Amino acid sequence: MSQRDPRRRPTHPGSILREDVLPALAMTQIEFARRLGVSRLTVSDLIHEKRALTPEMAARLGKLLGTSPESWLAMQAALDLWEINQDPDRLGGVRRLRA
Amino acid sequence: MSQRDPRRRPTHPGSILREDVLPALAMTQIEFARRLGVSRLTVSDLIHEKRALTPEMAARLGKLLGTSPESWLAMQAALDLWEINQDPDRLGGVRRLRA
DNA sequence: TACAATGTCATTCATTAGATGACATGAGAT
DNA sequence: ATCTCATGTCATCTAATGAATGACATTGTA
Repeated sequence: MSQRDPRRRPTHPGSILREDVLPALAMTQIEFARRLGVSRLTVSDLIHEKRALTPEMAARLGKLLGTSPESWLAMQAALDLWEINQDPDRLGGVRRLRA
Repeated sequence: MSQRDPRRRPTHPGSILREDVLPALAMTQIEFARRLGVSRLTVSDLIHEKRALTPEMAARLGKLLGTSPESWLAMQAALDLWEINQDPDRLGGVRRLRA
């Protein structure tokens, strides 16, 4: 099984929207946003990876597209964790408890 | 396979800390907080389920306990999604696209 | 050319994790 | 009984951030 390279930045969920979902739908961002019940800026920021995909957006996408909200959130979570681990100082001196 | 009852509120990750982790460690909240590098209020709020478990906390818990941060975040995600679906108005009129 | 979609920016608002400080309570140890 | 420490809780403050709205420039297409 090929695991992911932990040094590679996980794909932002917005990348999927940009590269797969929107093209497949052949739908404008404006229309997409309308169907999702959010502003077009929200969609635009997402597909340009300027925002995190929130649980609420995951739920909206799930409803609209029939996809699992969990998978969207899992992508976001992977990215969040990667970002955190990029900065070693961030977790300060948290050290593993001895078993 | 017994799937979870979608009507049952998913367990808050803080519940695991309260019922399993902290008792097993036999450690005070204060000490636990110190090791995590957060304030004791952060720990207290978490185990009383008054706060969401953030990606950063998941990373801290993962480092300290040697557990997977993803599993902590998955618990939180399940709870977030459940909360959202409790209120039907929340997602407004998002309707499934015809396939 | 005219219009629609898009990228982008500024502003504003609401929510929320987190820190700090304070105070009351309760359980143990002396 | 008293002292001490852990804990629950509350108030206040801050920083971050998702989201909305409005405006404007650009681009591509009918």
